Amino acid sequence: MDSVFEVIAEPNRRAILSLLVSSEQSVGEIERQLGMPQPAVSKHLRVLREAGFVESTVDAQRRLYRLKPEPLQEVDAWLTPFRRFWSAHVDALERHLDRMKDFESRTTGTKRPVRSSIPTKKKKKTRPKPRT
Amino acid sequence: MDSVFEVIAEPNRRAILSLLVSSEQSVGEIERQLGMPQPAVSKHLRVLREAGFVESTVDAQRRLYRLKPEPLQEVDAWLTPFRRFWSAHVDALERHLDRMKDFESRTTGTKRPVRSSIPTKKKKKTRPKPRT
DNA sequence: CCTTCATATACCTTGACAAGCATATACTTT
DNA sequence: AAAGTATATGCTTGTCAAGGTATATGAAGG
Repeated sequence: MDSVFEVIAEPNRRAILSLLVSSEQSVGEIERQLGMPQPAVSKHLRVLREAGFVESTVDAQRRLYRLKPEPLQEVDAWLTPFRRFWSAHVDALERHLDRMKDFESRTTGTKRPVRSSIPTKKKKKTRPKPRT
Repeated sequence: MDSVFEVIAEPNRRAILSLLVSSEQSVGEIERQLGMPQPAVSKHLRVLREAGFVESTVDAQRRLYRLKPEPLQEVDAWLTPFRRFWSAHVDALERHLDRMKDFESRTTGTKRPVRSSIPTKKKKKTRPKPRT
Protein backbone atom coordinates (compact mmCIF):
# COMPACT_ATOMS: atom_id res chain seq x y z
CA MET A 1 0.00 0.00 0.00
CA ASP A 2 2.70 2.42 -1.02
CA SER A 3 0.70 5.36 -2.35
CA VAL A 4 -2.05 7.52 -0.89
CA PHE A 5 -4.10 6.80 -3.98
CA GLU A 6 -4.18 3.10 -3.28
CA VAL A 7 -5.28 3.80 0.25
CA ILE A 8 -8.29 5.87 -0.76
CA ALA A 9 -9.18 3.44 -3.53
CA GLU A 10 -10.97 1.33 -0.94
CA PRO A 11 -14.59 2.45 -0.41
CA ASN A 12 -14.72 1.55 3.27
CA ARG A 13 -11.63 3.57 3.95
CA ARG A 14 -13.12 6.56 2.20
CA ALA A 15 -16.21 6.08 4.32
CA ILE A 16 -14.12 6.07 7.47
CA LEU A 17 -12.33 9.24 6.41
CA SER A 18 -15.65 10.92 5.72
CA LEU A 19 -16.84 9.96 9.17
CA LEU A 20 -13.76 11.41 10.80
CA VAL A 21 -14.04 14.74 9.04
CA SER A 22 -16.64 15.93 11.52
CA SER A 23 -14.87 14.81 14.66
CA GLU A 24 -12.72 12.09 16.12
CA GLN A 25 -14.38 8.73 16.65
CA SER A 26 -13.67 5.49 18.44
CA VAL A 27 -13.43 2.20 16.62
CA GLY A 28 -16.77 1.11 18.01
CA GLU A 29 -18.49 4.23 16.83
CA ILE A 30 -17.15 3.74 13.35
CA GLU A 31 -18.16 0.11 13.47
CA ARG A 32 -21.72 1.01 14.35
CA GLN A 33 -22.12 3.88 11.94
CA LEU A 34 -20.78 1.93 9.00
CA GLY A 35 -22.25 -1.41 10.01
CA MET A 36 -19.06 -3.26 9.27
CA PRO A 37 -17.37 -5.95 11.39
CA GLN A 38 -14.94 -4.63 13.97
CA PRO A 39 -11.86 -6.46 12.64
CA ALA A 40 -12.47 -4.88 9.27
CA VAL A 41 -12.60 -1.44 10.84
CA SER A 42 -9.40 -2.03 12.75
CA LYS A 43 -7.61 -3.28 9.68
CA HIS A 44 -8.64 -0.34 7.57
CA LEU A 45 -7.68 2.00 10.35
CA ARG A 46 -4.30 0.38 10.45
CA VAL A 47 -3.78 1.05 6.77
CA LEU A 48 -4.97 4.61 7.18
CA ARG A 49 -2.71 5.15 10.15
CA GLU A 50 0.36 3.74 8.46
CA ALA A 51 -0.29 5.97 5.48
CA GLY A 52 -0.63 9.01 7.74
CA PHE A 53 -4.31 9.66 7.10
CA VAL A 54 -5.24 9.26 10.75
CA GLU A 55 -3.71 9.16 14.17
CA SER A 56 -5.05 7.73 17.40
CA THR A 57 -4.92 8.41 21.07
CA VAL A 58 -5.77 6.04 23.87
CA ASP A 59 -8.82 6.72 26.01
CA ALA A 60 -9.02 3.83 28.49
CA GLN A 61 -9.91 0.82 26.35
CA ARG A 62 -11.01 2.93 23.44
CA ARG A 63 -8.86 4.36 20.75
CA LEU A 64 -9.91 7.67 19.36
CA TYR A 65 -9.02 8.21 15.75
CA ARG A 66 -8.77 11.57 14.07
CA LEU A 67 -7.79 12.85 10.66
CA LYS A 68 -4.40 14.12 9.66
CA PRO A 69 -4.34 16.45 6.68
CA GLU A 70 -1.13 15.68 4.83
CA PRO A 71 -2.01 12.70 2.65
CA LEU A 72 -5.21 14.25 1.40
CA GLN A 73 -3.34 17.45 0.70
CA GLU A 74 -1.07 15.36 -1.43
CA VAL A 75 -4.03 14.24 -3.48
CA ASP A 76 -5.15 17.83 -3.69
CA ALA A 77 -1.72 18.84 -4.93
CA TRP A 78 -1.76 16.14 -7.56
CA LEU A 79 -4.95 17.57 -8.95
CA THR A 80 -3.45 21.01 -9.45
CA PRO A 81 -2.27 20.69 -13.06
CA PHE A 82 -5.59 19.18 -14.02
CA ARG A 83 -7.53 22.06 -12.57
CA ARG A 84 -5.83 24.34 -15.04
CA PHE A 85 -6.88 21.96 -17.76
CA TRP A 86 -10.52 21.70 -16.90
CA SER A 87 -11.02 25.35 -16.21
CA ALA A 88 -10.10 25.88 -19.85
CA HIS A 89 -12.77 23.38 -20.73
CA VAL A 90 -15.39 25.05 -18.64
CA ASP A 91 -14.50 28.29 -20.39
CA ALA A 92 -15.00 26.65 -23.75
CA LEU A 93 -18.26 25.19 -22.60
CA GLU A 94 -19.40 28.57 -21.40
CA ARG A 95 -18.57 30.22 -24.67
CA HIS A 96 -20.50 27.52 -26.38
CA LEU A 97 -23.47 27.87 -24.09
CA ASP A 98 -23.36 31.63 -24.51
CA ARG A 99 -23.76 31.23 -28.21
CA MET A 100 -26.58 28.79 -27.64
CA LYS A 101 -28.28 31.02 -25.13
CA ASP A 102 -31.32 32.51 -26.84
CA PHE A 103 -31.58 29.32 -28.80
CA GLU A 104 -32.27 27.01 -25.92
CA SER A 105 -33.57 29.62 -23.51
CA ARG A 106 -36.83 28.08 -22.48
CA THR A 107 -37.21 25.13 -24.80
CA THR A 108 -36.16 22.80 -21.97
CA GLY A 109 -35.78 22.92 -18.22
CA THR A 110 -32.95 25.27 -17.26
CA LYS A 111 -30.11 23.02 -16.17
CA ARG A 112 -26.75 24.52 -15.37
CA PRO A 113 -23.47 22.67 -15.72
CA VAL A 114 -21.46 21.88 -12.65
CA ARG A 115 -19.05 24.69 -11.87
CA SER A 116 -15.57 24.20 -10.61
CA SER A 117 -15.37 25.29 -7.01
CA ILE A 118 -11.83 26.50 -7.53
CA PRO A 119 -11.41 28.93 -10.37
CA THR A 120 -7.76 28.90 -11.34
CA LYS A 121 -8.01 31.85 -13.65
CA LYS A 122 -9.77 35.16 -13.90
CA LYS A 123 -12.95 34.92 -15.84
CA LYS A 124 -12.17 36.06 -19.33
CA LYS A 125 -14.53 38.16 -21.31
CA THR A 126 -16.04 36.15 -24.10
CA ARG A 127 -15.19 37.74 -27.37
CA PRO A 128 -17.83 37.18 -30.01
CA LYS A 129 -16.22 34.93 -32.54
CA PRO A 130 -15.16 36.89 -35.63
CA ARG A 131 -16.73 35.68 -38.80
CA THR A 132 -14.44 33.44 -40.86
CA MET B 1 -13.00 -0.99 -11.70
CA ASP B 2 -16.16 0.71 -10.52
CA SER B 3 -14.84 3.92 -8.97
CA VAL B 4 -12.66 6.75 -10.20
CA PHE B 5 -10.46 6.23 -7.16
CA GLU B 6 -9.55 2.72 -8.19
CA VAL B 7 -8.69 3.97 -11.64
CA ILE B 8 -6.22 6.57 -10.41
CA ALA B 9 -4.79 4.16 -7.85
CA GLU B 10 -2.60 2.69 -10.59
CA PRO B 11 0.68 4.65 -10.97
CA ASN B 12 0.99 4.08 -14.70
CA ARG B 13 -2.48 5.43 -15.25
CA ARG B 14 -1.67 8.53 -13.26
CA ALA B 15 1.44 8.91 -15.39
CA ILE B 16 -0.65 8.71 -18.54
CA LEU B 17 -3.06 11.29 -17.23
CA SER B 18 -0.17 13.60 -16.39
CA LEU B 19 1.16 13.22 -19.90
CA LEU B 20 -2.17 14.08 -21.42
CA VAL B 21 -2.61 17.24 -19.40
CA SER B 22 -0.33 19.16 -21.73
CA SER B 23 -1.83 17.95 -24.98
CA GLU B 24 -3.37 14.94 -26.68
CA GLN B 25 -1.02 12.08 -27.45
CA SER B 26 -1.01 8.94 -29.51
CA VAL B 27 -0.53 5.53 -27.96
CA GLY B 28 2.96 5.30 -29.40
CA GLU B 29 3.97 8.64 -27.95
CA ILE B 30 2.78 7.57 -24.53
CA GLU B 31 4.56 4.27 -24.94
CA ARG B 32 7.84 6.00 -25.71
CA GLN B 33 7.62 8.68 -23.06
CA LEU B 34 6.75 6.24 -20.31
CA GLY B 35 8.91 3.40 -21.58
CA MET B 36 6.21 0.84 -21.01
CA PRO B 37 5.13 -1.96 -23.35
CA GLN B 38 2.45 -1.02 -25.84
CA PRO B 39 -0.15 -3.56 -24.70
CA ALA B 40 0.13 -2.16 -21.22
CA VAL B 41 -0.52 1.33 -22.50
CA SER B 42 -3.52 0.18 -24.50
CA LYS B 43 -4.98 -1.64 -21.54
CA HIS B 44 -4.60 1.30 -19.21
CA LEU B 45 -6.07 3.59 -21.82
CA ARG B 46 -9.02 1.28 -22.08
CA VAL B 47 -9.63 1.51 -18.36
CA LEU B 48 -9.25 5.27 -18.47
CA ARG B 49 -11.60 5.56 -21.41
CA GLU B 50 -14.28 3.38 -19.88
CA ALA B 51 -14.10 5.43 -16.71
CA GLY B 52 -14.45 8.65 -18.69
CA PHE B 53 -10.99 10.03 -17.98
CA VAL B 54 -10.02 10.15 -21.63
CA GLU B 55 -11.53 9.99 -25.07
CA SER B 56 -9.93 9.16 -28.38
CA THR B 57 -10.21 10.10 -31.99
CA VAL B 58 -8.88 8.22 -34.96
CA ASP B 59 -6.06 9.72 -37.00
CA ALA B 60 -5.26 7.19 -39.70
CA GLN B 61 -3.70 4.27 -37.82
CA ARG B 62 -3.08 6.32 -34.74
CA ARG B 63 -5.49 6.99 -31.98
CA LEU B 64 -5.18 10.33 -30.29
CA TYR B 65 -6.15 10.36 -26.66
CA ARG B 66 -7.10 13.44 -24.71
CA LEU B 67 -8.31 14.17 -21.21
CA LYS B 68 -11.89 14.58 -20.14
CA PRO B 69 -12.42 16.60 -16.97
CA GLU B 70 -15.40 15.00 -15.24
CA PRO B 71 -13.87 12.11 -13.29
CA LEU B 72 -11.08 14.21 -11.88
CA GLN B 73 -13.58 16.86 -10.95
CA GLU B 74 -15.34 14.16 -9.03
CA VAL B 75 -12.18 13.52 -7.05
CA ASP B 76 -11.87 17.22 -6.49
CA ALA B 77 -15.42 17.35 -5.22
CA TRP B 78 -14.77 14.50 -2.83
CA LEU B 79 -11.95 16.46 -1.29
CA THR B 80 -14.15 19.46 -0.52
CA PRO B 81 -15.20 18.58 3.04
CA PHE B 82 -11.61 17.74 3.91
CA ARG B 83 -10.36 21.09 2.71
CA ARG B 84 -12.45 22.75 5.37
CA PHE B 85 -10.90 20.42 7.89
CA TRP B 86 -7.28 20.99 7.01
CA SER B 87 -7.54 24.72 6.66
CA ALA B 88 -8.36 24.76 10.33
CA HIS B 89 -5.23 22.74 10.93
CA VAL B 90 -3.06 25.05 8.90
CA ASP B 91 -4.39 27.90 10.98
CA ALA B 92 -3.39 26.08 14.14
CA LEU B 93 0.00 25.33 12.71
CA GLU B 94 0.48 28.95 11.81
CA ARG B 95 -0.39 30.11 15.26
CA HIS B 96 2.08 27.62 16.59
CA LEU B 97 4.81 28.67 14.19
CA ASP B 98 4.17 32.29 14.99
CA ARG B 99 4.86 31.61 18.60
CA MET B 100 8.00 29.70 17.67
CA LYS B 101 9.20 32.39 15.31
CA ASP B 102 12.10 34.17 17.03
CA PHE B 103 12.99 30.87 18.63
CA GLU B 104 13.89 28.96 15.49
CA SER B 105 14.70 31.95 13.33
CA ARG B 106 18.13 31.06 12.02
CA THR B 107 19.11 28.05 14.10
CA THR B 108 18.43 25.75 11.13
CA GLY B 109 18.03 26.06 7.38
CA THR B 110 14.85 27.93 6.62
CA LYS B 111 12.35 25.34 5.43
CA ARG B 112 8.80 26.35 4.88
CA PRO B 113 5.84 23.99 5.23
CA VAL B 114 3.74 23.25 2.17
CA ARG B 115 0.90 25.73 1.87
CA SER B 116 -2.51 24.79 0.63
CA SER B 117 -3.01 26.21 -2.81
CA ILE B 118 -6.67 26.71 -2.09
CA PRO B 119 -7.39 28.83 0.94
CA THR B 120 -10.93 28.07 2.00
CA LYS B 121 -11.07 30.82 4.54
CA LYS B 122 -9.82 34.32 5.09
CA LYS B 123 -6.61 34.48 6.98
CA LYS B 124 -7.42 35.13 10.56
CA LYS B 125 -5.41 37.44 12.72
CA THR B 126 -3.35 35.49 15.23
CA ARG B 127 -4.15 36.58 18.72
CA PRO B 128 -1.19 36.30 21.06
CA LYS B 129 -2.05 33.61 23.53
CA PRO B 130 -3.01 35.10 26.91
CA ARG B 131 -0.90 33.90 29.76
CA THR B 132 -2.46 31.08 31.70
C1' DC C 1 -2.15 -7.75 -52.85
C1' DC C 2 1.40 -7.96 -49.53
C1' DT C 3 4.02 -5.80 -46.06
C1' DT C 4 4.62 -2.64 -42.49
C1' DC C 5 3.10 0.25 -38.92
C1' DA C 6 -0.17 1.35 -35.04
C1' DT C 7 -3.19 -0.29 -31.82
C1' DA C 8 -6.23 -3.58 -29.58
C1' DT C 9 -7.37 -7.92 -27.52
C1' DA C 10 -6.91 -12.76 -25.71
C1' DC C 11 -4.77 -15.77 -22.62
C1' DC C 12 -2.04 -17.05 -18.75
C1' DT C 13 0.35 -16.44 -14.50
C1' DT C 14 1.23 -14.20 -10.37
C1' DG C 15 0.65 -11.30 -6.53
C1' DA C 16 -2.01 -8.33 -3.59
C1' DC C 17 -5.61 -7.48 -0.83
C1' DA C 18 -10.24 -7.63 1.35
C1' DA C 19 -13.51 -10.52 3.83
C1' DG C 20 -14.53 -13.73 7.39
C1' DC C 21 -13.66 -15.98 11.44
C1' DA C 22 -11.03 -17.11 15.41
C1' DT C 23 -8.09 -15.54 18.82
C1' DA C 24 -4.94 -12.51 21.36
C1' DT C 25 -4.07 -8.27 24.03
C1' DA C 26 -5.33 -4.82 27.12
C1' DC C 27 -8.03 -2.16 30.21
C1' DT C 28 -12.19 -1.93 33.57
C1' DT C 29 -15.44 -3.32 36.73
C1' DT C 30 -17.08 -6.31 40.12
C1' DA D 1 -9.09 -12.82 40.04
C1' DA D 2 -12.82 -13.37 36.97
C1' DA D 3 -15.80 -11.61 33.64
C1' DG D 4 -16.76 -8.14 30.41
C1' DT D 5 -15.62 -4.63 27.05
C1' DA D 6 -12.78 -2.57 23.29
C1' DT D 7 -9.50 -3.19 19.93
C1' DA D 8 -5.86 -5.60 17.42
C1' DT D 9 -3.85 -9.46 14.99
C1' DG D 10 -3.36 -14.10 12.64
C1' DC D 11 -4.73 -17.17 9.23
C1' DT D 12 -7.26 -18.86 5.22
C1' DT D 13 -9.70 -18.16 1.09
C1' DG D 14 -11.53 -16.06 -3.06
C1' DT D 15 -11.27 -12.39 -6.25
C1' DC D 16 -9.43 -9.36 -9.25
C1' DA D 17 -6.22 -6.78 -11.59
C1' DA D 18 -1.51 -6.08 -13.58
C1' DG D 19 2.31 -7.89 -16.31
C1' DG D 20 3.94 -10.59 -20.12
C1' DT D 21 3.63 -12.72 -24.51
C1' DA D 22 1.40 -13.77 -28.51
C1' DT D 23 -1.89 -12.69 -31.83
C1' DA D 24 -5.68 -10.14 -34.12
C1' DT D 25 -7.50 -5.96 -36.48
C1' DG D 26 -7.01 -2.30 -39.45
C1' DA D 27 -5.08 1.31 -42.15
C1' DA D 28 -1.11 3.04 -45.33
C1' DG D 29 2.14 2.50 -48.89
C1' DG D 30 4.72 0.19 -52.21
